Amino acid sequence: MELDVRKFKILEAVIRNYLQTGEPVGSRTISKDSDLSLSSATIRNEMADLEDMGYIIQPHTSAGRIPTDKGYRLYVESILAHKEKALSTREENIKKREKELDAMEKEYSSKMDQMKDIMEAVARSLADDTNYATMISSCMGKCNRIKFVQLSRLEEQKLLVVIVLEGNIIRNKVFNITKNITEDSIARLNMLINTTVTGLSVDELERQLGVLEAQSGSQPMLREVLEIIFETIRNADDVQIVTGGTTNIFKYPELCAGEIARDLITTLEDKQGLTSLISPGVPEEGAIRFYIGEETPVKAMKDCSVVTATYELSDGMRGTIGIIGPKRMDYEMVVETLNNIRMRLDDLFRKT
Amino acid sequence: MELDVRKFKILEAVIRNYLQTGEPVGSRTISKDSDLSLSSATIRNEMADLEDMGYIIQPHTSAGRIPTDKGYRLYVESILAHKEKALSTREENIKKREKELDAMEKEYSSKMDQMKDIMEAVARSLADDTNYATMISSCMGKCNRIKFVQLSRLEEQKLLVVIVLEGNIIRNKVFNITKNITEDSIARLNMLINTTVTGLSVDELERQLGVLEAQSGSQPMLREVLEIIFETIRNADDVQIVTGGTTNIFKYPELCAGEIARDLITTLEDKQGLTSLISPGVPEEGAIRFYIGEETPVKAMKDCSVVTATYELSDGMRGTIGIIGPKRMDYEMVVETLNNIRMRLDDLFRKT
DNA sequence: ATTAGCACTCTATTTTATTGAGTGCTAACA
DNA sequence: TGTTAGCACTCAATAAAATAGAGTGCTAAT
Repeated sequence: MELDVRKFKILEAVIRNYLQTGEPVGSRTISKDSDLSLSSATIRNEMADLEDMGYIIQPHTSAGRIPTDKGYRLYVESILAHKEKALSTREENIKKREKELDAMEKEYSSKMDQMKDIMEAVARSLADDTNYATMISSCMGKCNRIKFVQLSRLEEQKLLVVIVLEGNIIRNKVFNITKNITEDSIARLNMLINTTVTGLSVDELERQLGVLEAQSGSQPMLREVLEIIFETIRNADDVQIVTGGTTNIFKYPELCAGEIARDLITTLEDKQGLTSLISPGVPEEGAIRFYIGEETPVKAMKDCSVVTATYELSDGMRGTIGIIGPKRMDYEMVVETLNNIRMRLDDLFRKT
Repeated sequence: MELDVRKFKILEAVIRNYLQTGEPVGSRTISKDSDLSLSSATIRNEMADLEDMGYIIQPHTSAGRIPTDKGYRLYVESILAHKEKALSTREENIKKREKELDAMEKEYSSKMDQMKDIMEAVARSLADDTNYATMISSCMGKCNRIKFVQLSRLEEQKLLVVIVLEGNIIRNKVFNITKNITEDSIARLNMLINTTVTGLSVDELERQLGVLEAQSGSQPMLREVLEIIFETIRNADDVQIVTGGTTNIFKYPELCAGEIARDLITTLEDKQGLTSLISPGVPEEGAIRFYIGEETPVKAMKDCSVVTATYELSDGMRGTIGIIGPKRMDYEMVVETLNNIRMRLDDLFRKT
């Protein structure tokens, strides 16, 4: 059978109506609400065809139709196709977002040491805007470079190591020393470290570790400090995931039924199961991905749609930002919001 | 009417039974399960009395009895009274916890810069152990003292300020400068700052701010740096609250009914509404508090019990750790666990 | 003071009836 | 040939009625 223009229009009408109401859509509704001026009987015939083709389905005989995953996908792809034209229709929306991000930027710079806090703030604000649950993965990529290291004495037996990575990610660590060490030694250590490790990535550092140790016979502390730096970078490279607005799930009755909400929220709180959503293969720039229903790699989300976008820092470091909502989510709005925030995030991280 | 020993024993039996089953307890059950060897009829008479006294209640005529808030409170207080005797009955439990905390300690020292991470780890582990939801407030007390400040150049136009507070709480901040500054000036600034602000609290710093500024005519940067330090301390003083195991709520059917779970989890995710649970007045050392049902200051928890304990750092800084569960929570276990973790937390923070 | 026995109450569960939205199909129509 | 009106049919959702059983309160006997 052929999916002609009229059929597509009807499908579109069904989906749009269902997005709003969440209730199965009947032929009469379409007949009245759409601008096709066709009787309900005709719509009925067409809908039967659409059902045969697998785009819509009846929850039971004598109910209206609801979109299938396949139907949603067609719809989503048509949106994406039409997107270029109407790219910035919602000016006021964008302005609003810019304001928010400006505010966020301020806060960001005021506690730059807490990368996680920023992620949480973004996740939260995004959730508030969209009314869906959100997740953000921290930037990963095993190519963090060391920018600066500072060693200071904190107490008689304690040293503080401050390590700054490319992108101004800062880590601290307090570290106990057994034998006494003079201020002078500390200064020399500082010098030595900064001349040798600055600009190195983990890989490079790992490779050079042997060499460095060999030439450090006179500096007994060096080995331990390097060990710490090493571990720190590895830690910074760990992918962290934060979530926001998980309780927005409760706003959608179809997700509250049975165990669904419970499983979803548990999964979101757990964060473990979300890794499959981030970095799925292709690093295509600016790619927005849709997982509709059963398409999702996370089984707790089989009744949801998930939309993810990638934000990118210099050097191939990238993170994922995702929105989790009911299948009948407002895809247009989500795509727009996501595009928007992604661009702004790129700026935010790159410029500092 | 008099609450004699027998009545109390029956009340205790009812409560214990209800804690386990969550179902109303009938007279026959008590008659069989308790060691009182009384017929169900006798128990019935006594239970009617207990109901008159307000310790138990029937959900409806012809149902068993369930404890009222008043009943729970009596029970909880009797537990507390008997606690001293049997303080460390559950050796194996304590040992397990010590192991866990040792592991945590390791992690703790490995990313000491992320106070929040530790809190989250503790909250989570506590939730896993108890099967209830947990919350921890960070340590507060407007008496953080500055221990050490380090200023370093990061880029041509960027300085890094590292501030270490009493208790080795570390904050970083990157800060843009407009005019160039020589390495020499930075070194002098470092010296000046460390000699003047070390050991000061916010209050003291605030008082001395004017004086310092007056004598800093020659150091144009000083003012900005001090401003940053100031703000940083204020920020560190902010009470943070983290929660863990919020989804444990789902394990108790009586909390899943209707909107209860929804409201609870929303409140826990929000963290805003939890402030009323922390630091409620009396700073009595080691106090464990019970909020049973309607007693709670958080309205979303009116169907829960909340147990809180205080952990203490040097200098009157203290935080709260709380457990949120159904009214029929295992109070004995919670008290024990809480006592245990509180002591260990005191150590954990004090020693570093 | 304790207990056995019985009538009574009230929830929870199952069963049955009722309603109404929406379909599929047929026959008439342009 | 495509469109439409009309009608019988299906099925979920709601309401109403019937049933079962757990547990009580009270009375009378021990």
